[in-house]
Amino acid sequence: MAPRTIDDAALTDAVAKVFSRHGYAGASINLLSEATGLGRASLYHRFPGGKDEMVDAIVDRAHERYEKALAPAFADGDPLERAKQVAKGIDEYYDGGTQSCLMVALSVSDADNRTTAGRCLDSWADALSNIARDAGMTPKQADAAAMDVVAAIEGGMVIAVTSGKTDAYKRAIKSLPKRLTSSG
Amino acid sequence: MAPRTIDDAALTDAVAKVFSRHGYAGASINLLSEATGLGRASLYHRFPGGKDEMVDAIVDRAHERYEKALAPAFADGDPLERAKQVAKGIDEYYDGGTQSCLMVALSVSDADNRTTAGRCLDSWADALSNIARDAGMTPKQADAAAMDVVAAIEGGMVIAVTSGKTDAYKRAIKSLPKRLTSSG
DNA sequence: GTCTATACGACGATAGAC
DNA sequence: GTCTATCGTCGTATAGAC
Repeated sequence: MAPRTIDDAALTDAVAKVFSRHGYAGASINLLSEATGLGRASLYHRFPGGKDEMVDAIVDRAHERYEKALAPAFADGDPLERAKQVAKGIDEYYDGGTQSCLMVALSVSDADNRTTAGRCLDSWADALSNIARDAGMTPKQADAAAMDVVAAIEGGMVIAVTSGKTDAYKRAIKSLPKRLTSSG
Repeated sequence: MAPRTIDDAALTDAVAKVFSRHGYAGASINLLSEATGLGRASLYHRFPGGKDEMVDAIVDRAHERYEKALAPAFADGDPLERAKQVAKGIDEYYDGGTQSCLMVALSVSDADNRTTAGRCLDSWADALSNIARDAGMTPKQADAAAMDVVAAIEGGMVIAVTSGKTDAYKRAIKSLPKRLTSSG
């Protein structure tokens, strides 16, 4: 009857923002209701499984976007150019470091959510490592460089969220191509 | 009458561990009671202000430890040597990256806790920047290098908590002296 | 599909006995 | 100083009207 006042994508994004900022425990149904414009009961209609199902939907959507942003990592062509494309995609996904990171938020939660975040960060690092290997690094070097880049970006976002300074995040994004393509 | 079953320092540390792992909202009085071995009411006797006062005590103690670990940054002597001492102190504080970071946990919370964490990370970066300036960097370079080091360590801990891999954290600690003392 | 109303448990916090 | 018992609130989740 009543028209769907907010489509699935926008709903999931709005929910994701609340979880990212307040964490799993801090994301109360009231907050989610305010953020989405939906009544509490309507939220349960869209996510019958409650908060757990919301997290599943959020993570699925995040994974989808990660894959899109990281696609150049598995393409052919110049590693440096692919790294630049990936950096651009990641920066767009994180909106210039102004958003809280969902993975960080899930890391401050129970074991299930932590391992979920771990898998996301792992697949992210895997993609970056692929570029680094194509650039001539040994698998070991590539994995290390990729993980360090992920850490720099995640840490940059922690700083951005707490102090408002996005410098570290921006430098992490900007230095990504060089760090993945130059050994040492 | 009844002897104090847990002293202030141990109590604050136990409480800090719960807040670090579960975040502010996730740190329920029940969890804190289990972790400390104190009844719920006893917790309120020790922290009459409830969870807010616990966070204050935790942050105070963290600040105290930070200052101790960062003291070499403001001492005299060879910058590289001081950087190594600081790296050792930070690594000991974070127990080799096996612990969740309180600052990350506070970053996934309300505005007050976020800014508190921001101030801690800022003063940390300030101390590291002092070493970098002594090593010959311009203030701007030094601030950037220091903030990047903080980001690398914080990000390394996020990865460690989510995936169990402490490599990135360990590399961040190990590379700290070099990153603060060599321009580039 | 969204709403109002409500059940019910968990949570933060307090009172008072020991 | 710690405990048991309890209050009020807020949380998640559901039922039923529209």
